[in-house]
Amino acid sequence: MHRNKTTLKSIAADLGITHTSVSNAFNNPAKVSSKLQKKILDYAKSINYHGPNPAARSLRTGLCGAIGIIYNDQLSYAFSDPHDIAFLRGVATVCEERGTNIVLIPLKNNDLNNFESLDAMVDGYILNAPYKSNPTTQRALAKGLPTVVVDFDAPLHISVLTNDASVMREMTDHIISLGHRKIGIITFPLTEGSHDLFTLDRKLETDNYVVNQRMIGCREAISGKGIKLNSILVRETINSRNGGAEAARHLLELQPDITAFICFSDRLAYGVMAECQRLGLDVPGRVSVTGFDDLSPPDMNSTLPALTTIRQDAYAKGRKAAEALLNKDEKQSRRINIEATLIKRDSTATK
Amino acid sequence: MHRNKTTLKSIAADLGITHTSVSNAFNNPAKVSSKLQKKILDYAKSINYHGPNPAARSLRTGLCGAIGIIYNDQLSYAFSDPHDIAFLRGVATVCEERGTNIVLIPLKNNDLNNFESLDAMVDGYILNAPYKSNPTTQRALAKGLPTVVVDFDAPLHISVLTNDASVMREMTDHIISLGHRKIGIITFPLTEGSHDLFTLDRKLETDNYVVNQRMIGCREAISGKGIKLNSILVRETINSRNGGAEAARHLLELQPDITAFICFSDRLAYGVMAECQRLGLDVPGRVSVTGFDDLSPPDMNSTLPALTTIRQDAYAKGRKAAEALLNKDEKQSRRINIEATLIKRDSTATK
DNA sequence: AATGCTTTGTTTAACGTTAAACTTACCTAT
DNA sequence: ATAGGTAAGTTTAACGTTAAACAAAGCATT
Repeated sequence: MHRNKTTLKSIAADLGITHTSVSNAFNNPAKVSSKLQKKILDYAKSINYHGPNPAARSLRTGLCGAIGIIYNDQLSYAFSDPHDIAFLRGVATVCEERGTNIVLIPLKNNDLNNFESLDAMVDGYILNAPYKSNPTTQRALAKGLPTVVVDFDAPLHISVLTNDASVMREMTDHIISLGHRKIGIITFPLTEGSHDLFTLDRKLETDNYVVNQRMIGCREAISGKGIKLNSILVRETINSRNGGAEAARHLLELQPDITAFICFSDRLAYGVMAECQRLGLDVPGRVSVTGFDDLSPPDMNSTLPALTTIRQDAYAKGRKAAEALLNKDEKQSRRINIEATLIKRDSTATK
Repeated sequence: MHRNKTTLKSIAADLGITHTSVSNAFNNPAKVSSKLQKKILDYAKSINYHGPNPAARSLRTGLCGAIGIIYNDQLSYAFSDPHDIAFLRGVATVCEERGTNIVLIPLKNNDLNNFESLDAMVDGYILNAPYKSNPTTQRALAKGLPTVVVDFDAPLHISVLTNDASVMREMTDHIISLGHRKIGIITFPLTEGSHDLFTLDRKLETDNYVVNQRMIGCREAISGKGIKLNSILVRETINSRNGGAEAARHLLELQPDITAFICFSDRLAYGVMAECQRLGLDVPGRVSVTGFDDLSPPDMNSTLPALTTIRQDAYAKGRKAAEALLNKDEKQSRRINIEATLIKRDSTATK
């Protein structure tokens, strides 16, 4: 007994051997006779030693067996979003297979000198954080650790993406083919915190890849069909049911003859449908509504029609992201595509 | 430039000062003139230094600004359980307020020498792991770090508990007051992996506190009502819809005149109701069913009756657990109670 | 003008581990 | 019998940081 703290060194001293052998007993059994290893491990267990100190090991090896997940939103918000949860489940499944820990890194507000943040002990990051110019996002990218980005265009990194543009074109084609001409688009913010109103012809400057791609899809479908881009209103709002409801109300005030709402998330769409219901506008009789994500309805007793939407496999996204991050070999930047598909249900109908 | 790696030391060398001052510029501004601090931070930023290495800091200070969450189940399973997710949201909310990272620690299978596991860098644990004798649980407790246990009786630690016994007594009273005498109880395993059949008089040896308490509640309510404890069948099964369905089928084979199922989770209850429906037994006309947790129905188009169940506030549990762990002052072991309440709905009726 | 306090910065040591280079002993093959 | 190889263990140094003790200078108080 030399100190009150048990370490490799103290064990070695107790046993009259060198601490390296103790280390090897844990990490490098081949370098120690099995007899000695047993002796060491038995003794370690008997004095309630729990294995080499992770911080010290990490300092020495530069590795720590954990990956960090970064969101733009509050963590508590992520855990109310079925999409984010499914994503996390995908990540967790892979990490479980490999014995990797997952570090959830909350956004820190007390970022006094721009340095406090983001000091997690991780070997790499998964950025599920769609706003490119977000400071935390930027800082994570700047760190230079292996990083996989999701729904985010970062040419120098591995990115997991969905065919947002093409599937949104398909969705818009579906709406147009049903005869709709007066269409309102409801999206979450193009840049963090923005909530503007504009028309589809506007040149977009957004740092949200997903919004950008979906907007492109809409535009491609609409242009050339005899519909003017500048007649299509686009409303930004926060990604929630209330946001959707409010946006729908606003758009209907401006253009009472709108017959279809294309929403960039199911949450928004459910808000829109609820608002239409409240206003006495039948869905899909009077107004068609579409979503994105394919989540379950928020309310178990919902009387809303089944939502026409786009399914994206968030679980698969999580899996792919984690696999890409943990597979040593694939260092190169590359794009991993997870196919999203249009699902026609009962919230859309002919005009 | 001394090495290719940027460290406090290399910055100090570049600036011709001592590395302690650089450290102080980040952690201890009072110990450095504001002029020098600015100089250091500016320089650090200019060469893309991201703050002191967390592993080294952690090694030196013994702290790391993160807490670990341990489940008995697979993580991926936790992320499909609304109860666990709400719990996690509660934990995350608190951690967000305090800037603490959350480490999700998967159960490791490759536990070769009983030492590999559980080497996360954390300052404390939240054990959301109800089986006391689970090896990972034991190991976490043995580590001696600050630990909060949930749904788990550990007199030496802070525990977050629900009034399982009393609320279950209330539920059973409710069932009996409706006239039911032939009752089947369906529970998840008393010990990890067990799946027995027994009667309510059996002396229980379980290492799952929650099951134990709920069983006590049932027994208290039943005894003295002229119902023999050894006439009440208890069936263990895995906590899933299928488990519930299978258990119900089994119990009905043994006792076709059962008129009420008391289930220890909503998952089980939904499975039971579905099975009854399949067997042509009306719920609640022919059979009453009760749950525990108050989750939404699994299926959006469910034709099942609204479940009589017990609501427990998993979010509050998470909050309380995290607060108790992070509040320095409250070192003492103590019990934190989160009240659960009986919610009568449509799945129970008079016999 | 001497005393003591504060501010600012420095030196030194230690946190617990693992990688690399080194020693010794033992075994095998010629 | 000797060289060469392997096995088992040891010594040394380093990972990047922070805490503590220390030194020097500046300032106010008497």
